[in-house]
Amino acid sequence: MPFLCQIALLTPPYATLTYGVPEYLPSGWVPGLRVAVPLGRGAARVGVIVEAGEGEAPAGITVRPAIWPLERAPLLSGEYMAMVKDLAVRQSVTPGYLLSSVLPAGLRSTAVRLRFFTAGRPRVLKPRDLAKMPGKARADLAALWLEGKAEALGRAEDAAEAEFCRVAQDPPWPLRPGSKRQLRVLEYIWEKSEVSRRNLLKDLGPEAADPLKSLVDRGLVRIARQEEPSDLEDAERIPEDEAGPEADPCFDPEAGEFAEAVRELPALFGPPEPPYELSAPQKAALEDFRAALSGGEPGMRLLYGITGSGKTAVYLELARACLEGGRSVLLLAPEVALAAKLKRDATNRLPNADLFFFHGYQRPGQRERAFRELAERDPARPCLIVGTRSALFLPTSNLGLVVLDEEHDASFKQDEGVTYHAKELAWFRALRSKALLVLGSATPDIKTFHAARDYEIRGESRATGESGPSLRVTRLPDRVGGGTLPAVELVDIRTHGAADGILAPVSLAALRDTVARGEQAVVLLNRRGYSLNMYCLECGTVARCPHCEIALTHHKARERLLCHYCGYSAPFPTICANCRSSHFLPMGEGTEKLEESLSVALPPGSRVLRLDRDSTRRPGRLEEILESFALQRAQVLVGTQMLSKGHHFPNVTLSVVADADLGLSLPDYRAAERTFQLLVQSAGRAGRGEKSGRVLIQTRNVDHYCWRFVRNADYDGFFEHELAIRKRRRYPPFTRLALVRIHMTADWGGVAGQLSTLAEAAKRTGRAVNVQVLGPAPAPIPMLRGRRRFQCLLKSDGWSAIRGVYAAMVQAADARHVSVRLDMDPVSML
DNA sequence: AGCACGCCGACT
DNA sequence: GTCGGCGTGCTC
Repeated sequence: MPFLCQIALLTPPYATLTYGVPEYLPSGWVPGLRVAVPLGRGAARVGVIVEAGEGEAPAGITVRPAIWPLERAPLLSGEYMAMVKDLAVRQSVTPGYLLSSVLPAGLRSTAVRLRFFTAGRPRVLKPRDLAKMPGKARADLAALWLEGKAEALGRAEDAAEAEFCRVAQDPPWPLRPGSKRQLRVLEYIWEKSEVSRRNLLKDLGPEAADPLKSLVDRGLVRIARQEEPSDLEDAERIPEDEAGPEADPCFDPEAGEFAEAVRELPALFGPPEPPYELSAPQKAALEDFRAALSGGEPGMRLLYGITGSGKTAVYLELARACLEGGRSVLLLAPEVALAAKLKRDATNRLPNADLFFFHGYQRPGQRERAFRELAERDPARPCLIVGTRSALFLPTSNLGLVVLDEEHDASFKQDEGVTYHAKELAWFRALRSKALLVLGSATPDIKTFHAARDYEIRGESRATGESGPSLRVTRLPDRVGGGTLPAVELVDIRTHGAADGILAPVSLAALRDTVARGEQAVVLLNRRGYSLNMYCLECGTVARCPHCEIALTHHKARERLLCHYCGYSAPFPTICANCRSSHFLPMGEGTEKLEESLSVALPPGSRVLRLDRDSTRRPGRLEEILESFALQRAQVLVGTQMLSKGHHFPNVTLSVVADADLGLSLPDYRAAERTFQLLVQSAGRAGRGEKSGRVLIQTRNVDHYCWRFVRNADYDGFFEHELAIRKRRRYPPFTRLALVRIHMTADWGGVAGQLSTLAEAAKRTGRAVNVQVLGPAPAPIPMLRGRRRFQCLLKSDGWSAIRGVYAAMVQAADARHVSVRLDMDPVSML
């Protein structure tokens, strides 16, 4: 029998195909090796070996030999490949598709070269040329490769690809009204936050080169080299050239103040000065986890500690124990800003650890370097990896501990492309390397807590395995430093009209009082921008996104209307698409407007800062705003939910939630859970110092059960109540729930027919395998980026039945016009 | 993704 | 008559 390899292609068609080992190279290839393979008549593709050994070719297929390996030793370990295969089956995707969305771009690029060190100057060859060479010449090159006189080169980078553009100051930008092209370039970069010059030129065309150049000359755009650390890499460092007021005229008019702020930073963001002492509950938790760590069996723990109870200190001391035991640690936060904070804490407490920082917003070169370094690293040298969910796919060997901080956070779910939940993946990895998984939260996910409580109730007799992991809860009941929980009050805004502004008189009065007392307040409003809808005064039409049919939000500083879903933007003032009138009535308030109106409503001399995606787009801006507020240079901080997480401001005594109902009205069975979590987190912002705090919740839904529990920060009570509802309505954790997302090209004629075909297929298979099928129905966002969106809800006792129904739908779909995707346990139903 | 095959409009 | 438009389908 011949020696054959199953190779997963990392580019379309993402299939796993059978290849032989070329006769000029020794066989015995192993899984995890990247190779260049021929496909059709075209250029060579890159694939990863998933299976290798003696075998027969699939019937009717003439097996072609692969062309060349791209590494001397497999990049990915057997353990890693086992994880990929397993996960691919669970997510109903091919291993190639999974890998393509998980590997850094450079490792899946088709543009690879092989360099051979011959007698003269080195020869650089494309895989395709190698494949076409006469056998003799190839055999000679193979000999060179085997002697180590050859190497595979990644995609050659040119200057444009290694240069990254960022906007250097917030809008409005000082451009002449005629500078259309410059504005276009600025808007483009602003929307993307950071983009390589190559991609910019690709998307905007070569004619964007000149405007870009003048923007750079005028200092509005800054270009950094790929290898320079990005600001998130090194979040605490503030470049000197940004300290001057001219770099940022709208931020701080007084020169010199900034330098002072920089000097004060360590005290604000550093850890408590060592020697620090853990509290008794912290010590107890640590001891319990340490025992589990050295038990040599995979395990899972839930660290359930109220805000401010010192969970991070426990993670870091546990990480220390794990590293000292010779095993690596993965420390994950739901989003980059929190991960950066975790990284700072880790650097301070564990200064000697080999630390890797990894997240999805890094430049491709940096991601690739970290990936490669970890893949080639000696397993005997443990390291500490801090990052976001994508770090779970790093090829770390010898993992001893995985920590998910704020485990309830929705950002741990990836819901585009390959959908996965970091928690499940983390457990997967822990299981395979017999590691300990620690989940931490002040408001655990209902599902997590249910699993944990289930375990407590049934006792420890049950073994881990098929029926799911066992999970034990450890509680941290007290706030470190003894701050008291704030008083929570509801503000009824049912009688409050749209014209009155977003804050009720009670809330405004409370804000004024707080500021007058010299204390600080935060205001949470989960809508960014200035005005949410622009109504045409002539015909009443709302300005909408042409690709999504979503109402456009007015962003005043940018003088634009923006689609918050796809990023489409249009200049404002504009003319009505319906009646050509140019008079619009703004309706609804976002953070930008609230910031503006508060600056007027508060006592003179008070300052308001804003924290949302728009105000933090520039590098280092998030830190600047937080520092400025921590230094009490502003009295009120207005922001979206970004602001509810993890920050510590001792002087904040008032927290106002401007529209608490917003989350409750979402078409999602988890709406109440989300709202509860968000509000408890926000309440945690007030009264963390010595002064007592107050929380005002503005709502039109005064009787909602959620508030009763928020008021007393009663997680356990909320949990029982919510669980009863879930049980009655048959929602998770009492059933498995999946969402099939169906997207079709908007102008296609077969939409209706296709929908009934899909519905028929789903219902027929659903009946056979006992899966309840709801829909398909239009998605809550029925149109996005020019595609019609429908969805189908599947409920069942088991995932495999759900996969079966999904497979039937994929079969029935007309692949040319329709994409069908499976999202198991969706976090966002939009 | 590439790349070829295939079947209809404006050119030598 | 041919060149070439890009719709459709396949790649071990």
